[in-house]
Amino acid sequence: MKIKADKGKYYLTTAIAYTSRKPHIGNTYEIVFSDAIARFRRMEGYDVFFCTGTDEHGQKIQLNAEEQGVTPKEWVDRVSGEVRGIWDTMNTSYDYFIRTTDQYHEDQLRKIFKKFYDQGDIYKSEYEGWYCVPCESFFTTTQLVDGKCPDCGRPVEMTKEESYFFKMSKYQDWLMQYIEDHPDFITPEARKKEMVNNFLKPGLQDLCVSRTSFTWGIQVDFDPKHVIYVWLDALSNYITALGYDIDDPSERFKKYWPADVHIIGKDILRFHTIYWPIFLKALGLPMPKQVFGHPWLLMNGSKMSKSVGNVMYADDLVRYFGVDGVRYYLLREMPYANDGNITYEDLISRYNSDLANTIGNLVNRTISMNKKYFGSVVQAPTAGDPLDEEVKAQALQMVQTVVEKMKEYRTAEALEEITAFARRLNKYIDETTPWTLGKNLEDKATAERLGTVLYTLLEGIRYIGVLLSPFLPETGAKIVEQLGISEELTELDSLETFGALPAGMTTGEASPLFARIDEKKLMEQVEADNKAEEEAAEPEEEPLTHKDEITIDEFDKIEMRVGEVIACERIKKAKKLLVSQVKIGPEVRQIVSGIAKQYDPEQFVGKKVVVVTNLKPVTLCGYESQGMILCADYTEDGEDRFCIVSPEQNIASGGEVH
RNA sequence: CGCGGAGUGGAGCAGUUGGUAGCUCGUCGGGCUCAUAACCCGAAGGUCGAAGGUUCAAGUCCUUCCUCCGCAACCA
Repeated sequence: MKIKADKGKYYLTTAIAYTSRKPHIGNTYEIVFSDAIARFRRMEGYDVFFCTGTDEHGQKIQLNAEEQGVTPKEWVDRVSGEVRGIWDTMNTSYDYFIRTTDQYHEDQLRKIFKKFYDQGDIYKSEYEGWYCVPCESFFTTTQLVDGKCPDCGRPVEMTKEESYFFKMSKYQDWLMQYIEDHPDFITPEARKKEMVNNFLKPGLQDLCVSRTSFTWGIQVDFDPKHVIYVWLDALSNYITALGYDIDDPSERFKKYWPADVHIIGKDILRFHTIYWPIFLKALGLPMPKQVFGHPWLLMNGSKMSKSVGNVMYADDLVRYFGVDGVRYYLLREMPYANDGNITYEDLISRYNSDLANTIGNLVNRTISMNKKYFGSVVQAPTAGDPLDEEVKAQALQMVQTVVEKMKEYRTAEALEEITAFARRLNKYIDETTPWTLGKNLEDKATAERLGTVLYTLLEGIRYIGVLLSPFLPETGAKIVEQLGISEELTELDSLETFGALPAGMTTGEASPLFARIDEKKLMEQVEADNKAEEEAAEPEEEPLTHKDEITIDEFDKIEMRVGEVIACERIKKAKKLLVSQVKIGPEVRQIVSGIAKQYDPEQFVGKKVVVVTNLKPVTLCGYESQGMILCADYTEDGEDRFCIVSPEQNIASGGEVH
């Protein structure tokens, strides 16, 4: 049946979703995008294995669970279920859904960790473990600069925690070479440069791959105080999902590994293109063929976040636009490399113009005409009209182009190709004016011509239906149903020749594929729903997190005084830093502050500020900072902002604050 | 001077190796009636971020500058 079958295996994965909260539409983009690719590859005849899942360990999850008064396991069961629910709502065809709390995964991880340890890639660092608290990073003595953190220049502590480290540096040269030898390994190109220039060239630091500060993770069996670092845990899902086992890998693993593509967000490219290849190398496994870092979906130009209140969820959108409406938007509107922007306006506009007007209406009017003029019986076409030949050629060209575009995961351009062809068919209808032909059906030649026109349209629609189905499975199925065609006519192979649609068959009932959306009405609906939701959520203001309690004596150790900024300038090398001269009574101190984003040096001069005056001086970007200016954080228009803290009255500098 | 990307008609985007600036949406005018107030045709609208330069010819190459964005750094 499938001439093009036997193309070999194709393993693709999404990143596994972190179960700290319900995924929004931006997170959902990835699974829909991957699904379109998976379905397309299957249609092309690949033996596809499509894997997704949830990442369920880590401190954040432990904390979330504690706040909600449930066990971590209860928490992740709930969120993982939600994730899977959304994936299913979006009609995604994953073959396997892995959870990092799966017993199999955990068992394998312990074996992997042990193997790394045994072969010397992981070492335990007990004595030379310098920890920089703010950077949350460990360093060896040789890495320190003047005994301070090489990253920030601050003092480091000799940590009492012992930790396991992975010798990243050992594989650095190999990885550089590998990336150079495999130019397609990291896509898009711009992302590759970021990785190489920012991480590889400066040199890799050994990575701390265990934690003792929390317990919700995979325990290291030979050292139970330790829990395996979440990224080592999470990344390994790509092999454990296939049944990887160091001693005895499954048949499935042998068949599908290495992955053909890991589809991930650009924000986690670093883990997938640096750490993951190195872990694999250490395991002696082949590299994934490609890591594709997709851009982000922004909402009204900024990153979606709950506190900003610009979050869209897939299930809400599906209520308004249907599954395929949402899928279409995601696949059609996201640019290839830049971030995309999602708005209701665009969503409605795309839906109405492309889906309802162009494609939906085309199918509807064609099926209707075939019923009206020929009682739904498909007529045998006659050859020879150049107009028909043109349409035919364009149909065949479309198939080629769509296949080409999908090789590079360019779903937007593939879909554009399909809608362009639908527009061509709409034009064809105007060019051939079937309603005029229909008035003169007693004439044999006219009837034949009309039969041919409708045949060309129906066959063209079949092309659209088949090609559309990986992107919009429901719509593809509806088109197939309305055409009334058999299974084999839905195969990609059946698009090799224009004219596979058998004459004499009967088309189905016409029914609108997409109901047009009234923008005004929908927006009112959205607003009403949002309001209702806000009201319901109102009492649930995010609880504050508090630091550990301290005594008055401890607080008293901090000396704070009122100061006046008498001079201030930017630090060229740093984007956020201002260096100020602050008069505190008789003293003048130099203080560096990360406030350049919101305060200009000129306007900062003259301000009364509160300064922590007994903080140990440090050097930032070459400037010594002899204190800290107090600031208060807040959020406005979705932006995180802050302002300096000032005394309520314009008092002289030097006064102590307590 | 850390690395990289982007600035094209109202909006969103294409523009390979330099040779008359295109597409979708929107707007305006017209046509048609099979169809979901849909569909088809036409028009208006851009000195292609700015300034120089190379060239017979530059959105497309070079230089400088401006603005946005991502990564890194950084917030005492």
